[in-house]
Amino acid sequence: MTHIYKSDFLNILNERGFIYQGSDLEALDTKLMEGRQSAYIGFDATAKSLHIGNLTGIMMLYWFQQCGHTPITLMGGGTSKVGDPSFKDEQRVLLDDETINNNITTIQDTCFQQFLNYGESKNQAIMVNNNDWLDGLSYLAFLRDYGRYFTVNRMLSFDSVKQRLERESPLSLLEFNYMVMQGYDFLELHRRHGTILQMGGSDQWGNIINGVDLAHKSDKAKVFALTAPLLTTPDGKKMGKTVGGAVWLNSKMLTPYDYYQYWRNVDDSMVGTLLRRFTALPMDEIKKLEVLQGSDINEAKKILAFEATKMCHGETRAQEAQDTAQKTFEQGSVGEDLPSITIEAETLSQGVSFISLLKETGLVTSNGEAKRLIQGGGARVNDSAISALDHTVSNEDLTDKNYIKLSAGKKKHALVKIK
RNA sequence: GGAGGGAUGGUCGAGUGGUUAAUGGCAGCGGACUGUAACUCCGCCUCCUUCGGGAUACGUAGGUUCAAAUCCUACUCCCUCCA
Repeated sequence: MTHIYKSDFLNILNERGFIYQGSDLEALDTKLMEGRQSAYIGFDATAKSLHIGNLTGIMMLYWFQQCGHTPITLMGGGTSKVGDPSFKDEQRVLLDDETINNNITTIQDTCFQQFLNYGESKNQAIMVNNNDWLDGLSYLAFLRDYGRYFTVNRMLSFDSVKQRLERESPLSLLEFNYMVMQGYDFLELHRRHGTILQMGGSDQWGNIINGVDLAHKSDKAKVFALTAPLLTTPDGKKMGKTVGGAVWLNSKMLTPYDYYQYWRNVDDSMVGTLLRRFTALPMDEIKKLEVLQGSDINEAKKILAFEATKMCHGETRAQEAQDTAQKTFEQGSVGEDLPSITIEAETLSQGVSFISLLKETGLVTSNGEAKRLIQGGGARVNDSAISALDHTVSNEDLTDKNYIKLSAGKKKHALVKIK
């Protein structure tokens, strides 16, 4: 490990590429050496699951806990009622309390638990919901006590706001208050848990700094900000999009196999960065992997996919995903982990329309799409291309293992099994 | 409150009475190439269909017309300027 810092935490973050910007890193470094500290990151509560866009933050908390400190996951139950205006063109749809609370529970169970220990350790992770303190705030008292510490001049100078103004995209007062709320969160956590650090993506810098300033002005407290570089693909796109949309961490929304495949298919140039960021592999191993060139990079990608899936879904599921991928893509056989449907033997013996099977397996979503797929030459039964729109699948297509393999393109496969 | 401008398919953005299911870019999907990568090239890109067609679609609701995304009226939302 390179030792630029005194604390393990900052050293790990540094060599793994998590440090973009920090407020007074030296003082933070010193503080971390004084004993157990707590740090937090805020998460959105507007969906049922987090996605890999949130993974950077989760990993930062992961390492924080690994270094013996206390990570706090703050769910934006209150701020979800407002909506983060940062870099958004349009106002978000507002959600009701019930939906938000549901989301929070689901997210904790299916996303955070994998990475953080909320159990009985000394530095167990803490889950908080900022609705607990934001909801009861009195407008007048809040303005008087904390509003005085925020100048509009300064708030207008933040990039997130500036962009919105320059584009002449309306920014409501409600949204404008987001950064005030987020700043107040930090103060509140400092008071409740002695939290000294807020982390986040580099786009959160302004919001975080507001909290740092507020804690200082209001409580004379010294707290810190630390942001990580945002991940983008080489052509500048945001990471995390896949066939069906976002790459969710919840296995009910995206199977471990698909999760594995996402990592398996990342751009070559990202492999090193992703290994550092999203696996817990030792650095010397990563350094060996990231120098691989050409098709050897595939080996690194497999390890990346396996390790990343292991972090999120556990070793067993990761192994299953890897086996399936290997069988499907390398051995030309079939892995059990592929999505599958079952149909009655009798139905199959009478013959089933290929198009309707494609729809049932979820490989396509409409008849039209199925037809286009067939006409484009991308539809296959047991790996042989089908060109007839009215093709029928029957018993004769059953392989010796009693299933039929359907494919849409080279990467999407599904199995039809007999009930 | 007044004056003007705008709302088009996932997105950006053309189109101002008639082969317009709507040019083009981006995103997405399929194919070729490859390494389950990138680049490049080609095709596709509303839904249903007994493959003859049919049904929806250009903010919402009406109207004019043989015919409207395109004209008229009302409404909704947004932007700019004035008060």
